[in-house]
Amino acid sequence: MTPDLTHTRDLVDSLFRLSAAGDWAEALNPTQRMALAYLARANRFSRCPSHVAEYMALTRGTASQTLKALVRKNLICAQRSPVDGRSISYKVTEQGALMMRRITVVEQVLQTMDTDFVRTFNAQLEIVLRQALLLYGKKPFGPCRSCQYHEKTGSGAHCGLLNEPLQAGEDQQICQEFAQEASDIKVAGA
Amino acid sequence: MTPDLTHTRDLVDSLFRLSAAGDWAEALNPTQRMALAYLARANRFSRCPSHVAEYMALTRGTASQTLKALVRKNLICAQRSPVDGRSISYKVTEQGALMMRRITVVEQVLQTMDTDFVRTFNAQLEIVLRQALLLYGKKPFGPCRSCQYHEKTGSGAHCGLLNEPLQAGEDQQICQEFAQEASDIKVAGA
DNA sequence: TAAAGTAGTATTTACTATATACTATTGAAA
DNA sequence: TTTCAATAGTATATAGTAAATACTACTTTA
Repeated sequence: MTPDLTHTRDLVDSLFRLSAAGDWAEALNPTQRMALAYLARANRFSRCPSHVAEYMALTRGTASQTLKALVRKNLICAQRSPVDGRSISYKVTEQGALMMRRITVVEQVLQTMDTDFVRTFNAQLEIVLRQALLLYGKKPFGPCRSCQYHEKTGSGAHCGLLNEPLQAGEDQQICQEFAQEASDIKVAGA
Repeated sequence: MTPDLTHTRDLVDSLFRLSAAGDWAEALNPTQRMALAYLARANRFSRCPSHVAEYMALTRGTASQTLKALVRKNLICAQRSPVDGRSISYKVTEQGALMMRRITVVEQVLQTMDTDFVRTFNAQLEIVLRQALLLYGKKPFGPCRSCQYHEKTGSGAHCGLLNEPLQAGEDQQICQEFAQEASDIKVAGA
């Protein structure tokens, strides 16, 4: 019997909706929460409205409005770029960081489950998402550490693309410039 | 290394958002699409606003508004219940059924993937969702066929809960009364 | 230095989403 | 059998997402 693809799609939707319904309990809605979570995990090269838009598959306009809502709630603050006069970068405030500590529905559910199960589930989601991004010509965002431009130096690390030294801990953050060599990508179903 | 639960949550979100972004291409938004998809797959006992609300983790008010939007677009039509004067049931029109034929992002991605992979992915999603519903005290919706009240008769099938004979094909539809005996439920990670 | 491109935003329109308050109907208990 | 609580659906107010469009300001490149 071939699996029912529509049913799988329904499951993804349901899981997200349940998660979204749980988010409303906080002072954030699901979109705001995800934008804030992204900013909290993105590195200093990846916190502009256009990066949020691309990560969340939104238009720049919508991302801009959502970020303004977060600013009004004092969860993030804007910083103009000293290099590029057009660019704005958002930084998570202490209040915002505090809000991100709260455990959400999906995390709560996964906590009750077997570690091996979660690991497998995670790997599967990653494969499906990567395939989806590929199919739709979207840019994958990933951790600095596993990027092809990440270079280990004597004292720390270095970004070979932006030609910038990396500060401690930055290698774990999400980078909008993330790139992987084709040979490093695991094939689905293998 | 224990898995990063937040990352798993991000993956679920990302997958949904990508899927949602694809939906906008149609004349529907993601919420409308999911409501329509539900109605297209629900049996005749399960097509009221309150069922849509419960399935989608919405308030009744929101579900009501979304259904009205679908009626305006001629994708569903309302039918008052002859039994209960308060109740309204929505039926998918031909135009609505036609729209549901269109393949969506997640389905398109899964089509490119290994059958075994999809089957496993599906099973894992089901386990996580069931656990989530359990944890939040929400009702699981499921196919009539695998419900504990489903009874095979000589000629066809029968619902032991509503005490109604089932028509051909109805056993594959989603029922809001769906219930499973505790012993039938697979335990996560087992 | 002019033209093309990029980054961000304001605005309009449509609609989701909650909360609250309401109507109509049903069911159960006094 | 009446009353009263519960249920089903909806209207409304408020906040904010989302796309589309059109715009400003700045940057790159030709």
